[in-house]
Amino acid sequence: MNAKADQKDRTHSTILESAARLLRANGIAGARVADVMRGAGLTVGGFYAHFASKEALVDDALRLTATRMRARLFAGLDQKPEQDRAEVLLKRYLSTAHRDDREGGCPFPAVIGEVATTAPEHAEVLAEQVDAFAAELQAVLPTSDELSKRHLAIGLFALMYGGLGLARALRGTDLSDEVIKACRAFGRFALKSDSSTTKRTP
Amino acid sequence: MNAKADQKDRTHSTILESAARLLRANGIAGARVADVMRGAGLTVGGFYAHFASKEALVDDALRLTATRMRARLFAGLDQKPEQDRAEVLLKRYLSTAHRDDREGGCPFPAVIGEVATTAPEHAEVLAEQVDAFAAELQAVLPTSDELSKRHLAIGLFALMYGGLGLARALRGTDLSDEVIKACRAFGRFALKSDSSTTKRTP
DNA sequence: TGTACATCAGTGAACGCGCGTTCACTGATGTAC
DNA sequence: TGTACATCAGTGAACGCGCGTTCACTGATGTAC
Repeated sequence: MNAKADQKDRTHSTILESAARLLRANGIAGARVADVMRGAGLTVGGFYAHFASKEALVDDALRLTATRMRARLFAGLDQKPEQDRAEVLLKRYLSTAHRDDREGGCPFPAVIGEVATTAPEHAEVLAEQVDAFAAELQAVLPTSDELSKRHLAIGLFALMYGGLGLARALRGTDLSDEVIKACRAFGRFALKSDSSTTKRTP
Repeated sequence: MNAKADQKDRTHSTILESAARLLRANGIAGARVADVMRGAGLTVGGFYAHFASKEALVDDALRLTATRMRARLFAGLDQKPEQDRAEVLLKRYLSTAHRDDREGGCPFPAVIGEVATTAPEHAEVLAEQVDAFAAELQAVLPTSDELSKRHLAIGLFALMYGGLGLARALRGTDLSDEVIKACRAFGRFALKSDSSTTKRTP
């Protein structure tokens, strides 16, 4: 029974990895079950031995890629001087390489629009992952004021995913590169301002 | 021939308005031709007497709503003091009312993700409309430095559409309201920083 | 130990449904004489 | 002026296709004696 179960676990992972790739590249609707299975070297019919539904698959894939992305993005960051951290994040996230690697990049730009319009059933998982991202970001930012730190973290997240998503949508046009640069600069402005003023009540 | 042609023009507009509503509420794939026609009080079959394809309809609807949104958002802005303008924009755009009115609001959050993933055929129109938005924004911002003004405009756009889209995707969760507030604050940070670091004309 | 049976991961075809698009038709409006 | 014909916006059913899901089947692996 062991070899069989192990094999099944491995297949499950393969399917999930395939889904993670297609989800990030093509969004929720664009990650079709038949394509996911083909990407895993399997045929459609076997899918439901591994996942209860496409919805469950998308939830799992979103959790997986968001978690991995966080790990990669924040890796080694606490060893850098506090003032440089946000700058490093901006550079890591808002790059043309990241823009061009949809399949291997951040899942949020591919997913947020769809959750807002046609896939509200994933709002819960999305909230959980955005919250985790913001918390990690918050923990790593300078500034003593906790409220403005929270605002900075969430605002920075919106700017980053928004900028990357926009640059991806505009790929092929002149604006695309400019969006990357501009959003980086904008992020720097915001962070500079905060660390110089600090005390603020909205 | 006149009454007939006039009637057709009116019908054409009705269809376009219906499409504009559904496009903003449900995105490109979610704005189905049959639903658009039903929303206009008509049946599916008549659609192709008015538009060459769904693609053409989406392009027209996107142009229409983006243009209108710009007009509404920037209305009367040049009569306010330079320093307040960005603040006013942030308040107008990043509000819970705007979040909750998908059908009547900004089309960008509903569309950008899809253009990036599954609908690159609309990239051209999108670029044209984003450019128009950024240009208008740029013209209205303070600061003498043209490069940072351009960066501010584009960055602010990414923050605004990104924040609104995120708040919409998270509607129903605690994070949604927080995203609105945080992105407003973040925008203020960025604008304050810029106007303090660049040389002000005394 | 070998032999007979049970399990179950994965196959491939089919199902039901919804989408964009097409098309024969209709009836009201417009034109010609 | 009225009458016969032409036009064409809009109808409603059908077409082809792709999607998520189901299901009878197969063959390799595991269990019982």
